[in-house]
Amino acid sequence: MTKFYTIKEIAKLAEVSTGTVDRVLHKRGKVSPDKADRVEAILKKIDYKPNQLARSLKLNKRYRFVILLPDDELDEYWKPCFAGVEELKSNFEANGMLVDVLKYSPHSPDNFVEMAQKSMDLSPDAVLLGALFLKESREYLQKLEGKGIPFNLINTEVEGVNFSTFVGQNLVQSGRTAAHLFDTILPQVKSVLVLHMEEEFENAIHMQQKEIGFQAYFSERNRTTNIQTLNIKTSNPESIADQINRGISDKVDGIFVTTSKAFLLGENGIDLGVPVIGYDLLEKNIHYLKSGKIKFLIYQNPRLQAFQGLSLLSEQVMKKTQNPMEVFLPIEIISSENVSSYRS
Amino acid sequence: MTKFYTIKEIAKLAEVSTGTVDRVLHKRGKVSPDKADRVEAILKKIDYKPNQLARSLKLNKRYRFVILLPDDELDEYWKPCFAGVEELKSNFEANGMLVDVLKYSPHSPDNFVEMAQKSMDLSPDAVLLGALFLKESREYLQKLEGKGIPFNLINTEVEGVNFSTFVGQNLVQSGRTAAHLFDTILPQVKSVLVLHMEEEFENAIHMQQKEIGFQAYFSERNRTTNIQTLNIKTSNPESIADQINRGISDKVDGIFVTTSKAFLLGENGIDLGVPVIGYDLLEKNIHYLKSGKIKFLIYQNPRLQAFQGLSLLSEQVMKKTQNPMEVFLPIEIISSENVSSYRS
DNA sequence: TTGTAGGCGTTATCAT
DNA sequence: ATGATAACGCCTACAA
Repeated sequence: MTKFYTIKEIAKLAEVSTGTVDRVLHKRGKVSPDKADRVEAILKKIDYKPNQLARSLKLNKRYRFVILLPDDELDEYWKPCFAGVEELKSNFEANGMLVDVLKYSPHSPDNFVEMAQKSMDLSPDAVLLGALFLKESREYLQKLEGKGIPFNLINTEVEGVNFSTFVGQNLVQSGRTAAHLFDTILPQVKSVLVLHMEEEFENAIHMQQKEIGFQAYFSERNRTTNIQTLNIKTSNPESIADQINRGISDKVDGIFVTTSKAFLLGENGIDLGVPVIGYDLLEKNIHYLKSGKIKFLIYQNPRLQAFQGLSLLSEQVMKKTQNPMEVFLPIEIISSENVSSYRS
Repeated sequence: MTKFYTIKEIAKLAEVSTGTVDRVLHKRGKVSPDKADRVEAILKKIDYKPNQLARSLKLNKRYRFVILLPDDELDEYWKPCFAGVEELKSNFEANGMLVDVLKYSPHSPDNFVEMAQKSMDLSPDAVLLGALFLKESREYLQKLEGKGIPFNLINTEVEGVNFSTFVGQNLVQSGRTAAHLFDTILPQVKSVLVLHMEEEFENAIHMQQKEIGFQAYFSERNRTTNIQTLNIKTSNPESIADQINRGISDKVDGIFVTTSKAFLLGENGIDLGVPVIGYDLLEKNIHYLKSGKIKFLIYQNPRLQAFQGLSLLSEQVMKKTQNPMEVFLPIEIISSENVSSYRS
């Protein structure tokens, strides 16, 4: 039955005024040693904890958080992120914080720069960023850093910026996970095809890291597994089927698609009759997962990324503990049977 | 640049007093129609949201949440739950709420009753319960219900109580997921062994639901899969190996352990050379997962259960929205390669 | 029906 | 160096 002491009560106990107690609490000085001691003693004894409500009410500082993410209308992948943000938003606002959500076109660096500027205009206390364009993002983040505005990155790390916190997946490890899945579902893994399928290869680093993990899994086991790698540019006028047929030299036992574009195989009628493992719970991917064309999807849980990213950010801002770190989220394995338990 | 209006400002805008605004806000009546309209109009226009800080400060109600869970020292499974609670606790306390964590022995209904009583003595505003003993839990919950104290159940549902919210897994679906995994990793599934291994069978309903899903998966596909079921009481003096050998009549292609006790197979040197699928990230399970004796574990994410359960509970209490519901968490598939990404 | 004033616990200014 | 006091925004008892 914890009793909550107030400053007034402490003042009475110590036979001083509330002002003096306050000065002791905040180490503002200007208080005689004997009174200071009296107050300190009481504080220690009762383990005083200030009433945060009254505190924030008085200070009346409204922290403003700006969320800057790619438009989910233009890239479905980001939709759950906004869900995660919304989930926290009302809670934040109930505690007197402001949350502004900004979207930029995933196809236009210019638009990103524009929205980044807009975010600066809001003079935020903290920023949550889902970066796509590395150069432009870096410039933006350095500007934030210059102003001492803390930020968190989700989904994609940006090299060359300090004091950032990252929330996302360990991509190398997710590549290993895919490799192990093939190793488990196939009687023998003689030859696998790694498919990097993307509109543009700006974000190639993602795919590379996944491939590194994938390769490492087999090489650590001294397997003679033949791993063919193929870059498919989906914006290429040559049909995807042609690109693949031209590209593969060998019969393959499985296909590892390192992007969220695994559904393109099914959509283009490409069926080598071997298991496919891909990424992300896009509608179309889920469709082919259920029909069996895709065996497993690895889920990067964008919703959780946003949720965690924002939670962490608020902690950093409130406690002024600028402790940069990396938070790696679970690598979630999705099959046709557990997919329903993952709400987007 | 959202502007935050105060009651005072609204009063000025509507040319009434703050008292009148308050009466409109809380629908206390005793306000003339024309003034009411003026105020309502403004409220709607500016989308007024009361400052929760000031509100709770004035009301000075400290909501007390009691968490009642099995002792994690005695059952490792619950450890992550406490982690989930701790994660939220400081946040809650910063907002003027109280969180009391109570533990009971998972082996003693009497101790549960005792701790349940203790929880009542704290006169909580809401309770988060991880139930084990159904009869005793039901009695406790009915007592809470009688007092109008809202509660949430995590992990285990308790039949016969109303207005509860449940956060946990869809066990039937998790059984289906296990079935599908076997179907994916085995060239053909002729015969599987379903192993219910537990100290006591008080919580048998868990295992049954998992088995139902498991069976359904195969029967829906008109498979002739032979599914043998075996109840192994680990507290039985007869060795587990003996119980199994005596129990199985057929060669099996896989073993589905419906409890968190899959590690007992490895620990007792039982290796039929077929894939094993079990539940929960206990240390020992992880050990055998990494060594390959266990192929997959299904994770019930106790940490998330507690976290979600407590979050929901606070929402219900704060908003007085008693909306009972079931929240089903993801059925997480864990392999030796993605296990490291799941922090306990 | 309407308005006023006091106070929740903390902070910070202003006299003393 | 110290203490009194006025806010922060909301609620409510009481006065008008």
